[in-house]
Amino acid sequence: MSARKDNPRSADTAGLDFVRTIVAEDNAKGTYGGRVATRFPPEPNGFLHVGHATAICLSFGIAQENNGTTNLRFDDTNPTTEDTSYVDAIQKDVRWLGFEWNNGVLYASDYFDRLYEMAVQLVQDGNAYVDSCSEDEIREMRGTVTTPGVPSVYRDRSVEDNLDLLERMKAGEFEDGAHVLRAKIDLAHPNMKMRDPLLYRIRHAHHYRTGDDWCIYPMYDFAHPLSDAIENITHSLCTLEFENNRAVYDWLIDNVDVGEARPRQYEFARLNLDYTVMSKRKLLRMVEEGHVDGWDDPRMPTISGMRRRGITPESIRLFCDLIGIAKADSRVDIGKLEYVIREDLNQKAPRVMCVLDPLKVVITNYPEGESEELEAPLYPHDIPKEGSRAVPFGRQLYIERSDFAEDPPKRFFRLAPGREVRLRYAYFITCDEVIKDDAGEIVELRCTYDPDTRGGSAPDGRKVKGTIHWVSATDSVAVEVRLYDRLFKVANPDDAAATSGTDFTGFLNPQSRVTIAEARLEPAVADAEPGCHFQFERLGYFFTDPVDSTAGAPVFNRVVTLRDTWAKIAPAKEKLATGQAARTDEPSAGDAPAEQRRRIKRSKSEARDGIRATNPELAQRYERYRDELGLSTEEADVLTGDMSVAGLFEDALAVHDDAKAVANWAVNELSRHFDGGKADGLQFGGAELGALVALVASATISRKTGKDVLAIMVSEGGDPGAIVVERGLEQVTDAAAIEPVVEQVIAANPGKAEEYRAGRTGLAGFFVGQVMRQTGGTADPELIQKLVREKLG
RNA sequence: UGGGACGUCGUCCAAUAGGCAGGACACACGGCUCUGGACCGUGGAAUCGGGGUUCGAGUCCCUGCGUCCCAGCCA
Repeated sequence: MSARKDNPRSADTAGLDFVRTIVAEDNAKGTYGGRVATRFPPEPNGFLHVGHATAICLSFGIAQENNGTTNLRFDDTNPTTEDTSYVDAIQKDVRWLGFEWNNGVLYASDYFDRLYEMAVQLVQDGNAYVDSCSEDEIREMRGTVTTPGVPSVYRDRSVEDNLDLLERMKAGEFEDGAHVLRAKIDLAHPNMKMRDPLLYRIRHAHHYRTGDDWCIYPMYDFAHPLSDAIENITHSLCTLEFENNRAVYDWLIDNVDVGEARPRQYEFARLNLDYTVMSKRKLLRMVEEGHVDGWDDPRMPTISGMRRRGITPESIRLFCDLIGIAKADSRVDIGKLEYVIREDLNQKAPRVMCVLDPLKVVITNYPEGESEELEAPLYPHDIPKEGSRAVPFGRQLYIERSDFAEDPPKRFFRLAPGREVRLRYAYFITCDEVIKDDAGEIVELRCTYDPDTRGGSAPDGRKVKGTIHWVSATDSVAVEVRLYDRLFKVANPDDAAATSGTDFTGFLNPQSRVTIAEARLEPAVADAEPGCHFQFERLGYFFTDPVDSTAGAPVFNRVVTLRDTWAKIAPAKEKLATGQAARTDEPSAGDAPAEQRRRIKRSKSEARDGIRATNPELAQRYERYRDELGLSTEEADVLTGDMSVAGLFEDALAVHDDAKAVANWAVNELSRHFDGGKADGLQFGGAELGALVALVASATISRKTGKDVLAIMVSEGGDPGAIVVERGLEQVTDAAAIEPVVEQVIAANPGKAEEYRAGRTGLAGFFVGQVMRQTGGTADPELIQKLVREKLG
């Protein structure tokens, strides 16, 4: 009925991201016969980071959802930076994230022979040539973004010469840089990537896999699309900065014999995360300059760093789902990462108690030399897991220094002189006396406990506002705890560096790691294995460091703090105690002398102005349309940018002599379908457009139907009158026919009707839309609106 | 600047080919609680600006502004 059915978007794509939408449409259309083959193509010259995780989740995820395949292909075309250790690390990271690739591990370097043959073919077809200019000359002659490049004197070498030279390049007859192989495309192309891109360069270097077999290596622009084709990839997903490279990608697929393969490249926005940096180059510097301990430093946004910190693969995948995928540059709030980590670990991590900054407490009414064991559950009531451990209690305890205040601020529920609090899973205690040293520093609290509150509740029903964690002074063990915090003290280190003209390393957070040498841990988990998660109650989630923990001496990494609503209320000062840096405000970028650069980019209108300046016929029509036909300057402008458009317009006028109406349709509805500003690619002519406008003008069809009919004309051609008759699209203007539909829609949506009557008149659009839908767009919307108002008014 | 892309709550992502601007995080308030956790409830909060087309525009047309990418023999 409507054009919808003929629409390529026949798949249900609601809510899908744009890549999944494309894949669903391809499946619906049968572009690849329902096959989905993606690939993840890291270069083995560094470690994977969270940004890669989003790419991995996307490419592997889409394949999984569509019963497709994903290849892991190392893009190892640059022998000077790549190394086998990275190959191993990357595989480990991908697997750890929970993905398994198809077809074994693949390498671009495995295709070197075939790629070379393809290069030979390009040369034979006259599509590539050997350029013997120096690197500087090539750069010089490439031009700039505003000026075209110029061909090198070698551009027109004969096929024979090129073949000979290429062969000798391969044979190792030349020094590095003596020659390069370039695609022969267009030195004046507005897209810099298309100015005869380099295909091969000479590099007498040892490749970690092919050894010294080759001394010429393919460039990314050449190797990537053709590797995709060799593997018969369908959807090749990469980040936005490769948008310009897509032209080269498509050019190669078109100009090299790749059989049936028709891989297509799609680009999505790369991830930026607050308080960290994400470029491999910068991460490498962090490692090499010793700002962190290595690629797997728990502060690094690398997969290995996150793994060592204790972030689970489930959280990372959840994170990727949470932030989604789109084409807009974005910067994700670090809070989202913290959220997914808590979400996951809340369910998994057993609870134990650890005191990071111990303050001694003596229970004066507890018998000297005695102790007892209390049973404490490992999980809270709302986590469906069983288990408990024994916690020793005695006369001497430690509590968190920040859980005591001599002079408590408002809403401080913890311990203070004369106040009673609950020791988690144990007894109520009351603080009687504060002991200080000569310097006035609090060194000990003397408290009394209420023996009747064993287990944490009072038989007399009295309540305490605060519960604090604690450990036995005599039975707890000293452990090393590392408190990790954001790596940088500003949200956007790159931006801060740029606006201040300094290096990004100047914004490192000196508190990103605070090591506590002797925290006090309850004995039950004193010999925790490496690689285990715990929640230290009231503090956060911790993970036994898999590298530095030794048997019987675990080292704990703080993965993330607990959400802390008290921290928001409390004065920001004492946060150092928990290593949580106060959120530093960013240096305002507004002070920078913002360069007011005038933009002289030509608008479409200006382009058409230029065309009319050299085409008197169009210029004359512009005047005539505006002055004699009474069109607005905007309409006259759009219609006179090309003869095919002006011709179409006038042909339409010959059928339906209402310039204003025809212009309206041509400009607002049809112009978007003009190909390159020309109307001659259309499957119909001006006469059909005129006929369509006439149908609408005579109220034979509604304007909405008119648009549907136009859509059909655009996709299949045809005569509007015939389309209307064929599909029964005549407009219904009879109130008696529409009224029952209106009533039915109102009856079907009593709640909405109520809201409308209550004043939410914006719902009129909803009711009109519903009726339009029910009538297949044939009802007169103005009439519907009138009826809706009457019925609900 | 030539070309390519992108602008929706503070943040990230939606809105079925024009028809109720929605979700999550964050935030605020309240409830519950032996973790100031978790959980539950409530609330504020956005279509970059200006014109136009339409009964109706985030979505279509014109225009202005802003941001990102490209001038490696890196990927």
